[in-house]
Amino acid sequence: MPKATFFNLPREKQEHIFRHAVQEFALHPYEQASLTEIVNQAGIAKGSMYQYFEDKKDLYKYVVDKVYQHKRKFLQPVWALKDNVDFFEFASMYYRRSWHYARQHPEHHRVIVNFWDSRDDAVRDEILHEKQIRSYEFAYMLEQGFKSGVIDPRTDKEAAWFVYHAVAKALIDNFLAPDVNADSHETFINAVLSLLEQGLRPRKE
Amino acid sequence: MPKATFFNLPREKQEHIFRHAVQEFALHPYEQASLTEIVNQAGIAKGSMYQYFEDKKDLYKYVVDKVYQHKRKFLQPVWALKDNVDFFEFASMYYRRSWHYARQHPEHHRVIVNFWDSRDDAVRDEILHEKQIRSYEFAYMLEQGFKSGVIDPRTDKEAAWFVYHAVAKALIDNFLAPDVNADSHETFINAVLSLLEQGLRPRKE
DNA sequence: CCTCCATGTGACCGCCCGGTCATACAGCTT
DNA sequence: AAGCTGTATGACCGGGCGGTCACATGGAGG
Repeated sequence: MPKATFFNLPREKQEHIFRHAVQEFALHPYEQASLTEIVNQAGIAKGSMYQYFEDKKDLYKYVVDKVYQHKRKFLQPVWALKDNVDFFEFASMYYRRSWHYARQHPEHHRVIVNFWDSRDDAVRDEILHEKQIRSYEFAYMLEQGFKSGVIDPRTDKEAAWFVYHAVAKALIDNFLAPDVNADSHETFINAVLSLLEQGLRPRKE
Repeated sequence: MPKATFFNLPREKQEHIFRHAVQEFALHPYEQASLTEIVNQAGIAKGSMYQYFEDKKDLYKYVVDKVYQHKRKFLQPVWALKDNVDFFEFASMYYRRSWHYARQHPEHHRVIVNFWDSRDDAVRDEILHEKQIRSYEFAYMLEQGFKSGVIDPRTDKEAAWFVYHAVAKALIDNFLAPDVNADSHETFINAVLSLLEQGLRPRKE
């Protein structure tokens, strides 16, 4: 947690520091991100940074936390509809909204992607925490799908979770790939989700 | 490419160096792997390393190349059957065999995983190259699936490629996770592939 | 005007990194 | 014995890193 000094700062200065930290953690994963670079870009002394935060990890956790709060808020409208739509509609809305987030806030998006790819031991604990949250969220939607009958009851739940998680991560990693065509990307997301819904094997109906 | 000096070395010494390089690149991604650590562990002078290789990247490329050759050889029996089995059987055999590779050669496996997660610009070119190879291989199998009718002709090919690639990466990343139960993992792999084959939505048949 | 305390500073520390180079050595040729 | 060639060595270099610390600054309270 940041020190009291940081929260005493004018909001403007807090945000100034936050913005430059986001820039660096968007560009590099935690281990390769440079504190020196952040303070240079932000135009403050390195010593000041250590008046605000315990150490590099403290700053990093603060940044990741804030970015995740921001993204959750952005996805709120989708969650609000969770009881009015079926599993497949929900998934489609969820990923399309995530895609809009990535487009509108590419640096925040990159911070999150870097966070998930991190190998640092201390950071991995936080990742497991986030993974569990996702897991609960997804398990809830999946349960609704089973109850309402839109999902085949014979489905292996663990496998379903695994596949959706894998595809979600790949979709999200791919959002800012240089060859992604912005206009048609929603169509692509829907094609991917439709494949998961229908399967590859032809249906007799 | 390694310098001539390296290939003049007795095979035993070449392999000694290779083994310790694999260890380090299995433990850390390229950027964080330490040449100093490799030479210390291998018990040779740092200067010697630069008699054998141009620089760190040269060594890394050599290691990744050799590891990939090794894995390809291991997967050869699966490829040999590619015209005798359908797409779904092939996928199942392919991933189960990859799983065996990861169990038998965990360090080689980790080198490959680290390679795919690398962010270094120069390394990314090599990744794109490997990605294309995979892409061609997979496209071939997919085409066979379409021709023989086991895959729904309405399937979006790009989406199919994307999903299989995503799931493959997640499976492979997961092979050495601490909570993977070795005995039942083949069952799990099949459950995942079956989900891709059948889809989540119930079938009327 | 002086004190006090929160805030701000940047030179500096020890560490590790990839990479270099002058030098030594061993074996073969003459 | 001398010369040559390919191999081996580790002290050393410049640079970047996270983190520290003695000191400067400036506004509030007496």
